[in-house]
This record gives sequence, structure tokens and C-alpha cells, in this order.
Amino acid sequence: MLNLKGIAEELGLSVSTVSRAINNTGRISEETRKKVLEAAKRYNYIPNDIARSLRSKSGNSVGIIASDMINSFYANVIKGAQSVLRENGFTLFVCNSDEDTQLEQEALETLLSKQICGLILASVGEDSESIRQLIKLGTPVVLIDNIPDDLEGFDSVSIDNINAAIKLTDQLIEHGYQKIGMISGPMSQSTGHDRYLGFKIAMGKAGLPMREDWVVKGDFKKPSGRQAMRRLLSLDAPPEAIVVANNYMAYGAIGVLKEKGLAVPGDMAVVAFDAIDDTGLISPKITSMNQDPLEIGIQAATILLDKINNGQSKKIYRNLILKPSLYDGESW
Amino acid sequence: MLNLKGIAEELGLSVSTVSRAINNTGRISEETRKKVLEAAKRYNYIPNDIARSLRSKSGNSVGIIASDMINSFYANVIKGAQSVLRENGFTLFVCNSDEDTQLEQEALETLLSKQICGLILASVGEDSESIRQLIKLGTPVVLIDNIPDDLEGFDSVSIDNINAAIKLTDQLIEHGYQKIGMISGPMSQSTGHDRYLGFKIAMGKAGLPMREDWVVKGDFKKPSGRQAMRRLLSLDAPPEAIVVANNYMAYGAIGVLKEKGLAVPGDMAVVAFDAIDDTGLISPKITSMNQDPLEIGIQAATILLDKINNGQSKKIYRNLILKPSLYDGESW
DNA sequence: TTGAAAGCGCTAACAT
DNA sequence: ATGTTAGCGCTTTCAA
Repeated sequence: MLNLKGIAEELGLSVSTVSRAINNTGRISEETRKKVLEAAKRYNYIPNDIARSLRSKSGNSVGIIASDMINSFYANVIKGAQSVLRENGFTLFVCNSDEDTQLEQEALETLLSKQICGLILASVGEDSESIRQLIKLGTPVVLIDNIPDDLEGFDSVSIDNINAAIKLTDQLIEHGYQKIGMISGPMSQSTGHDRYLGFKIAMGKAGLPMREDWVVKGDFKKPSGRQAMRRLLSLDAPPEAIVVANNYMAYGAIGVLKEKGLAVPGDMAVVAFDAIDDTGLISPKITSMNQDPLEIGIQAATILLDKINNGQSKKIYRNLILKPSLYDGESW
Repeated sequence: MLNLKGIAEELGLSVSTVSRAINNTGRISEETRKKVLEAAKRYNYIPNDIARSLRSKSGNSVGIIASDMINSFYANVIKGAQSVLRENGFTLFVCNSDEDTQLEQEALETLLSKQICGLILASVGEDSESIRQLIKLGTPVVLIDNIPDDLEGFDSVSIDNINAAIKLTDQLIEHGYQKIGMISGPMSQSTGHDRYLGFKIAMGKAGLPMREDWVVKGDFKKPSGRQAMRRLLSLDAPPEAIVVANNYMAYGAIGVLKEKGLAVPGDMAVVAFDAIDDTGLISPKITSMNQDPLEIGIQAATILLDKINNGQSKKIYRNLILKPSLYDGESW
């Protein structure tokens, strides 16, 4: 495996000439260009991207930090972003934060040390310190999923979670449910906070009672959904329907119901966020308000690329609000 | 954002002294070490990993190429690998090949240009050219999932697919099924080929007839599973049970059955490979022979790290055969 | 059209 | 204990 210098020596040319031939830059005779390209192929030359970006001070990689790529929601976000990025010659570093602030911070530093030129971030919590730091460094960031309240001056791709939660709750209300509870996410995240807020608004609008013990806080992971459902079922008067703030908690909650032989929605109706079913075999089909994760990834990557390529657009912040779609399942 | 030189100037020291302080290498006075570390923190210094690995000729990233990380099987493999790698200071480049040879090749070149020092590869097809090339370059490779027959001299983590398929088929046979078909994968991949072989062996052993039209070849993706099932159902005498070579094709196949109002396993029994259900809500629960994807990722990464760190072990090839486990579901 | 030379940020001999 | 120097592989002025 040769490098530029190797090829240059082999051909009796200078490194710069070979570089120009390979990058098709600057003036060069057709003859030598041919010769170089042929040699490059013969020797299976692969440019050292590390050296290239060190020298030219312009990397071609971006990072993404999400809580868990096992979650098909994030997996799809990543896939969407990756497709756009690859088409544009960028590579994507994927990091998991596992809903952990510490890991998120570590991932951030790793990515920065890798000289990423952009970041897609589904942040945990509201701590904006690390993010502010990024912005100062001039690294473009696009936030997705969780958009901390106190963060103005960022780009983001998200949905109107408040309204989405209102509509989702309305589904239950329209079907005659009155005793409605919620398994919410952490209030420190906009997805948790706003969806809870929407739920509250919808309930108030309909004149329905909000009962403290009908709202159980989870951490967006499956076990917390199970735990929350057990808590609800242990109440003297459990709700007859619940709104769940994300897919995994809903899987946990419904799992508990099924195990106890309770019917969904007969004994308890369940609606959720982002419970898209890739397999098509989940039963009952969960009525859910869905963000389009692929689209989120695509849009986030597109904004990022624009900021990277367009120096001017760096100071223009875009807050893209996508429309979630309601999947009308059988769980209510 | 300062670099080493910046900090050196700021402190009136030489670059090398600062470097030594930060890397805690070589002799240095406690006093200056303190001073440097403090300054590094003050200026939010983050080492440029690109420059570092260019200089020291030793990268700290490895790549993984899998067909589709939306598939929770691969997602888990990636997660397992990532956990081991991160603990050891390595980062992971994730590439999708989408079961496409062309994309796999592209991903390979991208990764090589990124100077990865190791690769975990779930290859598509039997074309070993690109892989042989890698080996010559001295880049350690661990193959997973699909182990091309003609590739000796590689490390790999896999299962005994032939035996696994025999056992899976035996499940059906033991439950009295005689008219058994298969939705197989591409024969060019060991997972496709060996699972088909195992099926054939089990059938022969039991003295059951192998009918040509009861074996439909798919491409491991969901639509091909749907198509295959439609084909089977269109036969004059469809099989009464089928073995499906992977999870996604099984989802497609069962989906078709459910849509037609056919019962599983009443009208057709279905068993499959790797149909692990993260949600716990898939119905019917699919009887399946499961590799432990997390473990595969962990083992693959461990082998890779050993090869990277241990020059001597480079020429010792390990072919780890993990035990798959049978999940006893309700689909037969 | 081509070559020589500088230098990206860092590490590691070698020198002091 | 610290500084000086060379150079990783590449791009990019500047000269020729």
C-alpha cells in the first residue's frame, strides 16, 4: 500500500503533481494525469483522509449523539442522516448516550477530538453548558427530539410536542374516556415536559380531572414503563386510559397489562408517542403520534451540511417544526 | 480554542513539554505538570485526535459494516461492539451496506481512507476479493454473520448455522409437521446456504420429502418474505409449516398470513432465525433460533482489540462458534 | 505544466 | 526536566 510519495517516486514525479492529478485540481497535462490515475489504481491507492483533513483544516465527518440506537426511532434518524451525508461525502460518527448526561459529555469530547465539523444532537436533560461551548467553538449543531427551553440560537428539527400531545389525548377523550392518566418522561427534557403539558391542556380543555396519582414519571426506558403501569394498577381507582410519552415505556406498560390478562383497550386504553411498528406484528396495534424519524435525520443532516458549506448561513438559525402523523391503531 | 502550541506560548513552555504533561508521559516536574493541566482545562483544550494518530501512525478507530442497522439484530451487534471499544478508547465507524455489494465496497474504501485499524464485517455475498485485499493491507478483520466458505485465514464470530437449522426444523418435525417448506436466504451467503443445508439434512434425516416448490428464496428483507409467502399460498398444495432464514422475512411472511386471516400456527406454522422481540408485544410469539447479537458484537470487538494490540496474535486466527438459543414461542 | 517547500497539530527521538 | 528538531501524509502557495 503506497502513499502519495510512493507513487510519486514510482513515477518519477513530484508529490504535488501526483496530488493534483488525483484530486483533479490545478493545471496538469492530460498525459501525466492518465499516468498517475492508472498507477493509483494499480497500487490500490487510497488517500489518507486523516492527513488530508489535517492539512486542509476541513474535516468531512459529523457526529450524532442519541440515547440509544437500539431504539428503532433513533436508528431511523441515524439512517436518514447517514444517507444524506454519504451522498455528500461525509461520514457519520454514531455515539450512544444511553440517556446519561455523563456519557453524553464523553461522547461530545470524543467527537470534538475527532474534529467533527458538525453535530446532530438528541441531548439528555436541560444542561446547556456543553452545547453552549460547542457553539462558541463554531461547530454547527442541530438539535433533535429534545430541545431545551433555554437554548435560543440553535438549529433544530422537532415537532410541536404540546399540540401533538393534545391531539393524542383528544383521541382518548373523543372515544369517551374520562379517567385518563399518563406515563410521562423526565420533565427536564422538552419531549417529556411538553408532552405532559399538552396532556394537561387537553384534559383542562375537556373539563376532565387531572389526578396526581394518575400521572407517573418514567425515564423513557422500557422497565420504567413496566414499573409505572404496575403503580397505576395498584391504585384503588386506576385510570381507564393512558397516554404514554414514548414507545419503549408503552411497550413495557402494555406488556404488564397483557401479562396480567388485562385487555387493551378493554381494560385500559393506551396511546403513545413514536410507537411505529417495523415488524407489523405488534398486537394490539398501538395508536400513536409519530414523528417521521427518517425525515428528521434527513432534515437535520441537510441543515447541517448547509451550515458547513455556507459560511454565511452559520448565523441564521432554523427551527424546523415537522408534522407528526397520527396512526390510528386498535389500542384505544 | 487553543492547540498545544497555543498553550505552550501562553505558558512560555515548549510544545513538547506541554504534550508530555497532557499525555502524562516522560519525565516532567510536578509543578509544570499542574500548571499545564490547569491551563488546558481553562482553555477547554481538546487534543486533536486526527493529528495525533497521523503522527503516531496508530489510529484508534475501527469500522463495522453491516447490512442494515435498522435491523435490531445488527443494532445490537453494533451496540455490543461499541461498548467494548469505547472502554478501550476506540471509536466505531458504522456503515450500512444495505445488502448491496457495491455499497459494501464503497463503505470499505471510506473506512480505509479513515485509517481504521480494524474491521468488523458482516459481508454481503461470497466475493472475497475486497476482503483478501484488506488482509494484505494488514488490517485485522473479524467476520460475523456471513462467513464465506472460501475464506480461510480470517477471524470470525458466528454460530453453526447448519446444526442450528437442523434443530429449528426438528422443532417442527417433533410437533408432527410433515409438509414443511422454507423461505431461505441467498445461497451466496453462508447464513443463507448453511441454513438451507441444515433444513435439508433435517428433512432427510426424518425421511420427509423435500419439495422444490416449497422452498422459496428471499433476500433477507421483509418484502421478499411477503412475496415468498404469497407464492407458497398460491400453490395447489402449500406446506403446513415453514422455516424462515431470518427475522425480517418472517415478519413479512407472517404479516401476509395475518392479512389473509390465516392462523399461525393453525393454518401454517412458522419458525425463524433471529426473531428476537425487543418490544415483547409481537404476536404470535415467534419460535426462533437466536444468535445473541450483543455477545457477537462484544466477542468480535474483543478479538479485534487483541489483534490490534498484540502484534503476535495477528497471525493466529480464531473462529469463535457461539451457541444460539432456541426461543420456544407459539408460532408452531 | 511541474517541482520545491512550508506547514496542518501532534509525538518522539535527540540534545541540552 | 525541558527544549529543539524532524516528520506523519497530505495540500497549497510560490517559483521555475
